[in-house]
Amino acid sequence: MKEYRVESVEKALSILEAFSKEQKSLTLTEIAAETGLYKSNVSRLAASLERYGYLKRDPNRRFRLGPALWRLGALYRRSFELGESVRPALRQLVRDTGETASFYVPDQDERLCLYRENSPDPVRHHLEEGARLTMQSGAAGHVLAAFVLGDSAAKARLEKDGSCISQGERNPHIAAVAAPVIDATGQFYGAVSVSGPQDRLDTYALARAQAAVVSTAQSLGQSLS
Amino acid sequence: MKEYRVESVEKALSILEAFSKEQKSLTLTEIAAETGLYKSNVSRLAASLERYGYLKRDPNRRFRLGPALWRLGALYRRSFELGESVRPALRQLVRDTGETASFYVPDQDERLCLYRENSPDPVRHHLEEGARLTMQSGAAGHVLAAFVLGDSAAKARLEKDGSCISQGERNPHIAAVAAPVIDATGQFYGAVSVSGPQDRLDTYALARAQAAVVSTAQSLGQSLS
DNA sequence: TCATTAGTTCTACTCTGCGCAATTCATTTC
DNA sequence: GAAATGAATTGCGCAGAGTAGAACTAATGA
Repeated sequence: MKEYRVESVEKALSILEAFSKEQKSLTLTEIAAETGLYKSNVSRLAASLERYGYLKRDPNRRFRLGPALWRLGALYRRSFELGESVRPALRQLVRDTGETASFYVPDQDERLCLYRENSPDPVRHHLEEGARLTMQSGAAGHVLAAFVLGDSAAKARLEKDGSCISQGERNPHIAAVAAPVIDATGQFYGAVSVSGPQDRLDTYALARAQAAVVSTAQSLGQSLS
Repeated sequence: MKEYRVESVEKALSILEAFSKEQKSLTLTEIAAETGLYKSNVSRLAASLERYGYLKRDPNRRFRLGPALWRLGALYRRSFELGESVRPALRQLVRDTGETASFYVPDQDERLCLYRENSPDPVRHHLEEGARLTMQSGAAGHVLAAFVLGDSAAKARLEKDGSCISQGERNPHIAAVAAPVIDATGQFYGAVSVSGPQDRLDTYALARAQAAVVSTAQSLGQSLS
């Protein structure tokens, strides 16, 4: 089978990818530079994206992402049947542990924070929903790596105690513990994690949190199908 | 100038549009039927969308929207610099009026609920963020129509008292009042609205809410450069 | 005023993307 | 366990969509 793709579509999508937290609006030339496409080409592709509401141009002709993305994004999130139950489950975890609870899903070879309930504590691990992090580090990263990349070290860890932990991996002051959400058929959905400052989440607190995370992840998985 | 567009890109985007609240997952054939494209064509376009995380296929080969949409959607929402202030402003409106407060933006020729804070009251106007409604009706609809479609009746109304109201238009039991958010340069962003059951939001309560909505919308507009 | 940079429009050539048929794969039915 | 039904993938040749690149125009500002 010849590996199939539609070039112009991928070019168009790469235009969207050019936007980021740091670059919320871009000029035509910036997009061209970022994507390596010709300006004329970007212009035409962008016209179509704009037509469908994926891009919009503000008064000074700069490009921004468009509302269609938010609409479909919201739809995506709801298409997770677990959506309804994830948020309350995370809130319960926050209550139980006092730390921040998150739910991550794989996005390409990275991980995406789909839901997040922050700790009430002013000193906390703060991160926004929609943020994308690597799969190479962090407790949730390991869990995803086990399922998506087949990381065997992580797999072994999950086999052993149902969760992965990280202490100061991604960020030297953060500790976390994460467990996979899997339904009855073995289908993998994502990872639940609890994270907080390392000096508060010491070995003992981490163990307590671990139990909570594992049981939350399990019951989420069972609530599916 | 020849009206410019890239056909295959628009076809790809129309695949994404085929998904909806009711149709959160689709088979190849369903997509083909929905969009009017050939199955082979959909298959190739979808391959590229999938590659970039805009679609994914679950184990039984059905298509679903992908995580990239949520990521970019979240980015879009944050690219509104007012994002930070909208949510608290809406919450304050809920406290002041006891009813549900929302923020709508134009999305093509419709309106999109970008932020929503629900009334604490069990009997309330409930709607999800990401929902798309017509611009033809509802208080917020009128406000958007005034700016985007140039609806002159609505314009006159805004001229006169800075807001639009609706009583039982879109839904026979709902009343609402909405006002536009405009920055110092006259740039239009969207509409703030308060809505609730008509028997609670009587003429008097609506007038009170009106004042709150107008002033909230104004201060949001001013918080922008 | 001229220089610079950003964006748009035009055109000719190439190779992508398309329609459609044929094939494979998966289910269901008898 | 064949046969039949339906869904998805693959192959192929042609048309014309999409691209590169240049030329042109508009905006900025020294």
